[in-house]
This record gives sequence, structure tokens and C-alpha cells, in this order.
Amino acid sequence: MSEVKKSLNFIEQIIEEDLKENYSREQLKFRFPPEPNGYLHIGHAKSICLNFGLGEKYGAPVNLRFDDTNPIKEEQEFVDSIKEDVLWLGFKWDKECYASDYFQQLYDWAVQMIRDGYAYVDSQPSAVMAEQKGTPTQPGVNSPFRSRTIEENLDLFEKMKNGETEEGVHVLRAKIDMASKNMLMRDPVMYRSLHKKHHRTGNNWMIYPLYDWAHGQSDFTEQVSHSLCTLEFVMHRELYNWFLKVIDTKDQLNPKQTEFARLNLSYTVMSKRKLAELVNKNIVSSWDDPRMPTISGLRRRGYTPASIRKFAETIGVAKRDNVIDVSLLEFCIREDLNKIAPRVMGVLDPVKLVITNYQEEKEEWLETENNPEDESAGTREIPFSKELYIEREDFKEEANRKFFRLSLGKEVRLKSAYIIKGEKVVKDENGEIIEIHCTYDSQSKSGSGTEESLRKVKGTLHWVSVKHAVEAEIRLYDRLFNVESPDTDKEKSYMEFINPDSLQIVRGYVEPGLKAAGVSEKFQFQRIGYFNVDKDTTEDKLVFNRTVALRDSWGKQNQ
RNA sequence: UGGCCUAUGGUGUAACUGGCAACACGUCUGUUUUUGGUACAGAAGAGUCUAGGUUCGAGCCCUAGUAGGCCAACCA
Repeated sequence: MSEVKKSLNFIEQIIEEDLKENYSREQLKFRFPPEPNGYLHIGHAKSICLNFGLGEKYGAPVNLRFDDTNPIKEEQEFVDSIKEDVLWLGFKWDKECYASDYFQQLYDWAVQMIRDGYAYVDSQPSAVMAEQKGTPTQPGVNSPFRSRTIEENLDLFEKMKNGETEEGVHVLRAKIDMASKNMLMRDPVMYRSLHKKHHRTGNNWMIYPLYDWAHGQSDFTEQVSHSLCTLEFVMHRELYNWFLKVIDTKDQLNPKQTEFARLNLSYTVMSKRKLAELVNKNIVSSWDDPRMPTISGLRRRGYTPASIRKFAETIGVAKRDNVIDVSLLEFCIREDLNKIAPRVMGVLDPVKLVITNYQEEKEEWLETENNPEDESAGTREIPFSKELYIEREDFKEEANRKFFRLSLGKEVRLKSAYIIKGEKVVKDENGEIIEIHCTYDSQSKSGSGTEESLRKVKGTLHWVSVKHAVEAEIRLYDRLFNVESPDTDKEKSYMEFINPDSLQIVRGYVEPGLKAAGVSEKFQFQRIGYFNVDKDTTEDKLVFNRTVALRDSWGKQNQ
């Protein structure tokens, strides 16, 4: 047996190198650090799977850390939904942490930095500070407050903290280099004064740290060994390391920041701001609308945790910008559902089929398999009678030999039932077919073993008995945007590429057993696709979401 | 006009410096099939952005160019 050796991604290679040199295996620790200001999406799922996946691979702890340093945007509601999503994906964090838990430590370090001459209070309007910052090609100039005395800085900083100064007039800045090529090193702001209640610390703090100051120190405090983030933070790494150097980090492990490319998915957008706009403008109904690439949206759409984890594993991780084709995500969910989803009968666009030689009142319960991919799934019985619904597109009055379905004078098999032959059509005054009449071969019952039943017919149709059918609302989803990369057009806004037909609602019929299906239960409607019960389902209204259609080489051929 | 990151089939990810590049999705062909699904078998599709250089030998190293991305919130 030859083992196919799975190659390591660049992050694993870095970790392996570190393990050879300065890190011990016990020191490895990771974290997933969301800001609780919105719902998680499939891009976050990539990061979650990366961090927790590394934790699993190396047997290392992974913290869930809420980066809650901005009380204006953050709320408990989001903390709860984030926890739910991570858990749903199947991961367990070691510690639940909050950057706000480190506010005192951060403050103490900041005071020490002031004493050491590494930080000062600036008292200029933000517009003036922006002016002094310079541009990528021009160095900035020093703030007139840069040389305040340590005592004055300490005094002012404490007053800021207590809310004794006016909101917004002072900030604490790191004293680095206004001429640095790296704009982030030009005396970045560490604290702003915000007289705002925080969802966890209440009114204890009237100053709040900014990302660069809080993040690395949080990693350090938790002794995270490898701090993974997306590419837009590469320039921040220099500052990240500077802060670590300036506070007293000797004798303890210094976290290492490594950046990877964020996920982009074709035919959708991925930023919280843009997703929020879709919700706010009622283009979708909510954050968990099944068309949304949010984790809650995918969950409601019928995606499984396993399929998302498989997807994350398949796309890999690297440093170049990418756009993953949604067809890969669809492949992952089909692959999973094919193995686990029970097969059922459901007709989306019904037309009545009358079997003229079948007894009027007769009904039979026919045995059918629940899942041909899984014998242990067993069988069930479904009712058959004289009048059935079949799919409108499964019939054509005249058809060429490539059409394997029902037409006049031709035979097809009704799945798990009998072989029938098309005889005539009944139309209304507009020429619309309202009934199809056929005859059945009573000897051809599925599984009966008779010679007739063994006859080969080229097509098999799904069907539902009219008398027993259960009506259901079925929501058919399509991509939200008409172009692969809606938010990269230089002139046009992504809002101009919205697909107006991303949701189609139809009324169909399903087999009676589905009346008892519970919310989020998943099925394959045979020959159509995978569906799951939506939470809008009530006692007297059954609602299904189409997760994804089956692959369809016939439909493709006919495009 | 500055700095940083990146560049391999349509898409994504590989290739421990050395045998004109592998895997997955997608595309196309067949076989099987009571799902035009699944499964199975097979095919097409890149000569690794360009130009130099180092080397016996480069997709991997170096230089320059080109292209794309990121950077001047009291956002993260």
C-alpha cells in the first residue's frame, strides 16, 4: 500500500519549521478572533476551519476570542450567533475570551509605554492628524503634542480613561516614526475616548483601544503561538511586532502573525457591509436568507457542517487572491447529501396523469427504497392510485428518440410502480394540457419479478398520487448575482448585478409521509434535487428550500 | 510618483532544486443504473506572466519589467 502523502500548506510548513527550531509542541495555540458586529459567513468558515483544523491536527488548544474593542458596533446578539455557528460547524474552543477582558492589562501597559516615552496624548482634531500623516510618497510631520512631558501625558490619559475629558478631543498615540514608509507606523492611535457603554464592561471604561494595540497583546496574553489573519493585515505585522517588543514580553512566547488570502466565492459578495446592504434594502429577507453566503443562510439552505468543512479543506489556503467557483461548494453538499438524504417523491410542476385501465377506487401501497446509496436506510411504502401527478416537463406529445420520458404511444416506468404507455392528452381551450391519459401494464409491478416487470424501458418518472398528495410551498433558489465577481467592476456597483430571479416560489405536491417531516430535515426529491424543510413551515403549510439541484446532463444538453 | 504582497490548465491547490508539471472542481466521451442522479472507465485542456542571470540542471534561487491586490478610520 502506497500512502498518498498530503502536502502541507504554507502555514503548516511554517509551524513545522517552528517546531524544529524554537517552539515545542505544547506551546502551539491558535485562536479565532471575530468581531461581534455581524453574522459569520463562509469566508469566516474558512478561517474557523483553518484555525480549529490546525488545533485538531496538532492537538493544540484554540480559543474563541471576541475582538470587542468598539462599543459602537458590537452587540451581545452577535456574540451568541457566532458561538452558535462555530459550534454548529462542529468545533469546540478551549477558552471563550474577550479582548475587553484585557482592558486593564492593556491600560497598564499603555501607562508604562508613556513612562518609557513610547506613547503620548495628542489633542488635535482627527482631520489635522490625518493631514500630518502625509501620504505614501510623502513623510508625515510630528504632532506639536509629541513632546508633552510624561507627567502631563499620564495626567491626561488618566482623565481620558475616567471620562473627565470631552469625548473625542484626545487620543493616545504610539511614538514611532512619522516618516516611516509604512503608514501604520506613523504614530498610530492606540486609544480613542468614547463615552459609550460597552456590552460587557458597561461604563467602566471611557477609552477604548484600537485593533492594532489590542489584538497582538490579546494574542500575547493568551500565549497564542500562531496568529492567523487575512492578507490586508500584512502591513500591520510590523506594528504588531513593535508593540510586542515595547511592552515587557521577555521570557514569554511571542505570537507570530501570518497572513493568508481570504475566500471569495463566485456569484456572491462576502463583506459584512455588502451583505448588510442586501438585508437592509430587502433584496434578501434576512441574514439567514438561504441565498446568503452567511453560515446561518447556508444552514437554512440545507448545507451540512460536514459539507462546509470538506469545502474548506478542498479549497486549501495560500497567499494569492482567489475566487472559488460556487460549483465546488455545490459539489461538496451534493456529495454529502447523496450519502445521507432519504429519497422521496415530489412534483414541482404538476400535471395530472390518469391511468384509464386502473380501477376507480383501487389504491396500492408500494414498497420503495429510502436510499440506494445506503441499504441500511431501509424501505417505506407509498400510495398509488388511478390519478397521479407527474412533472409537466416529463411529457411531450411527440418526442425524438433522445427524449427518454413519456410521450404518446411510448412506454416509461413509474418509479417503484408500473410501466405505463401514453394514450392521449386532454387540453383546455387554450391548448394547455390538463390531463394525460395512459394505460398501465398490470403485470409490470416493480420488484414483482415477472417477465413484464423486467422489461427494459428507457425512462423512469417520479410521481405522486393525487388523492394522497400533500401540497407544499417549494422555494427554488438561484445565485444572487449574475456575474462571477460582482464587486470587482471598476465602474459598476455590485448592486447592479443582482439576479432578479434568485428566488422562485412554486406550489408542488409531495408524498404523504413528508407531512411529518421536521424543520431542517433533508431529502432528495428524486430526479430533481436536495431539499430541506424550512423554518417557515407550520401545522398546515409545508415549506421546502431547494438546497441544490441534482446534476442534470439532460437539462444542460437542452440549453 | 513610495512601500508591501502575489503571479502554475477555465477555477482552486500541489510539485522534498534535478525524469517537458500532479490532484480536485468544471468541461467532454463512454459503461452500468427502476433517479438523464450516484458509481465506474476515459478524454481534452497549462509547458508554470515576460526578459535576463546563477546552475550540468529552475515552476522553485537572483535581478529587472509587467499585471493584480493591499496601505494615508479616533473600523477590524
